[in-house]
Amino acid sequence: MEEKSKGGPKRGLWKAEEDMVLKNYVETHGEGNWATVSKRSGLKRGGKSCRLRWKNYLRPNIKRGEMSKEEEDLIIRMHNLLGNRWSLIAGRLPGRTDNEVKNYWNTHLNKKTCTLLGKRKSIDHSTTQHIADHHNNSNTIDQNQDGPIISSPKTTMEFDQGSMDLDDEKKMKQVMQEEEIIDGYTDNAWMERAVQCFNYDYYDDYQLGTPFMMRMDLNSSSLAFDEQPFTPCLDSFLLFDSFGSGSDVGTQSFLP
DNA sequence: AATAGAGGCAACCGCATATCC
DNA sequence: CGGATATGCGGTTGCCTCTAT
Repeated sequence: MEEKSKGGPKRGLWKAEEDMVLKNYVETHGEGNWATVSKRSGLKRGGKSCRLRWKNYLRPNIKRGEMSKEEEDLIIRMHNLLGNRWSLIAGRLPGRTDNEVKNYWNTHLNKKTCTLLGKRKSIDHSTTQHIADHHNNSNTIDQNQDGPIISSPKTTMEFDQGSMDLDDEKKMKQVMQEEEIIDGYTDNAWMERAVQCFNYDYYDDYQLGTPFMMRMDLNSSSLAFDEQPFTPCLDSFLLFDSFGSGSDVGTQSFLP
């Protein structure tokens, strides 16, 4: 990176002194107002550059060094679900930045997953679309003694009563009623709609070639998930229940 | 030892979105 | 409400380092 600073802001790699100035400045004045940071701190950098440097390298709790196996695994799964939504993926990895995740993907994982996938490089929604087309039904929601059941053209899903409270149930009902018809049934929209009420995340698994759900522990900085595959129903379907303690708490069953 | 090529990664760019006035 | 400005995000670039020849 050359430093073509003639008149404009300085560019290129950051020096230790610049880092120190920026760090001191932000610690004193707080984040934000990046456009004025250069003037007020004496740095000859643009606001964007300052923001990026702080965000990716200087702010507290940045984790450097090699990705753990768990982190790598999560990146792969999240990428399969979200695509190149690096900031979202990084949000699940404490101390990691979107830039780092992106670079790691591009340099390490992209090749790896391509190798694993062989021909199947992207999510194949054709199967679910086919099923949706075939059934062409709307979603329904019902209640039995064990808990509510959400029925879709693809699946019937039972939620154990113990796994959610009344608020969750209300919320789910409301959402599902509002979304009586999901647009075109593409991209597993129904499933995403359902799981969002329960703090589940929904993934396509690049290795199995199947979607699955994962319970995310939002309060934990760890990568807490516990994959216990249920019997797949429909060739493209597989759900994981992943309650950290007591994986038998939630039950899902599936009907074609 | 010198050089070329590949890989890794920090930083930049442009666009989208959010916020302010 | 609309324009201006700030911030966030993902794609891309290009420098640096490592490795093979």
